[in-house]
Amino acid sequence: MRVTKAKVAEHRSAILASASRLFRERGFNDVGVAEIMQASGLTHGAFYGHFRSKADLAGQACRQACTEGLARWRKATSLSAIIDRYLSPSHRDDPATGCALSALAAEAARQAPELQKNYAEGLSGFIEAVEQRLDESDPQARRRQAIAILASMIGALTMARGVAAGDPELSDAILESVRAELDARCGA
Amino acid sequence: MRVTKAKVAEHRSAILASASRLFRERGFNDVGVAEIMQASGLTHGAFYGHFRSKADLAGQACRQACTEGLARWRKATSLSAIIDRYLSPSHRDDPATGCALSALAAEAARQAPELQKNYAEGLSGFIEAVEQRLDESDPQARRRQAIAILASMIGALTMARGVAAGDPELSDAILESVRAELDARCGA
DNA sequence: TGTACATCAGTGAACGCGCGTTCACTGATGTAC
DNA sequence: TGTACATCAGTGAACGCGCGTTCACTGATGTAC
Repeated sequence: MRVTKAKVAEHRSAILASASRLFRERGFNDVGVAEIMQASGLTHGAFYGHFRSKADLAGQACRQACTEGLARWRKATSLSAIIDRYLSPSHRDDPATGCALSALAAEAARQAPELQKNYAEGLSGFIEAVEQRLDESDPQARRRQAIAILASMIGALTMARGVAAGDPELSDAILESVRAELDARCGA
Repeated sequence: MRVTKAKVAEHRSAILASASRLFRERGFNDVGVAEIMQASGLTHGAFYGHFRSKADLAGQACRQACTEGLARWRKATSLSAIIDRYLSPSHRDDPATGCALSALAAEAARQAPELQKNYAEGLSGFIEAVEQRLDESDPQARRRQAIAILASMIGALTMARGVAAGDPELSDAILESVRAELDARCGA
């Protein structure tokens, strides 16, 4: 049954939002087209009216998740506020609405070129967002610092999530250690 | 056709080695039992004589990959030698024989409890290996530093691999930046 | 503004395919004499 | 040491299942008059 042009746009957004959430939560491989469509209130057959393929959707979902996350970073009051939230247990325990960079990194390396480009652009954006909050005046050193801070954050979150089920205490210790270490390094 | 007891043990090792390599290279989901068996010189039917299930194999392959990597770390001459190798382009480009912690982190969070326990134990081992090479005398501070260093390494490798195809220059810059930053922090 | 019809978003059955797993069978190994 | 037979590791066909994708159909929307 045909549907309003406005509804079509709504449906497309809903699919992108569901995909962005589900992919971050369980990865590209473990989430099917049918599940994404069901989560969007549609049936699987309608999918190919909105996207060329699952890989096409994955590419766009990656881009959207990065853009969304970046917008939240830009609204934050300080770098240490960003870091504290990033390395919190609640972020660790809720990948679905969290940072796409760490949730999708490993899989991104094996996806279609379009997604890889979007992932790289997303990462560049996050690096710039950190850079803009650093005091360092030398541009090269500032970029180096920004990359190093982001690496610590992503590494800590990745490790903390990896051991969350197998060793919860270690998982908490990882978040706290890196948070302490970064706070000391970045000041404020 | 029946086979020597020694051959049985050889086959089991071959399966574990192939699995450990293939899982690191492409993840648990994208590698099938049949492919692992073929890489081991056997047919898929023989698999269930060696392992209870694919999940069982994954758990043991994870443990083995961690143990192997840890052995190499223990043989290294210094922490900075470990770091330099970890953050080298060749390690980035060859996940199959590289660190299991970063290759499997994201997926480990969604695997069976047995694998998660093995992953957590592996990570603990790596933390201890770093700890033993630090000067810091206070045990709490030493552990915190070791975790922070490992987080930087894993985060950098994860990011570098994620953007390797989409932005090779950025990928190199990530490795170099974090290497420089860690060398400065750890000294020689 | 009201009517008649072409358009097309969504539905749900169906497709081919590859997956993890099972099983009857084969034939070399290991053992009992 | 040599023979006869039970054991069992490996083979390859077969299984049920869920996946991504296609397609004939439906019926509300949007448009031409």
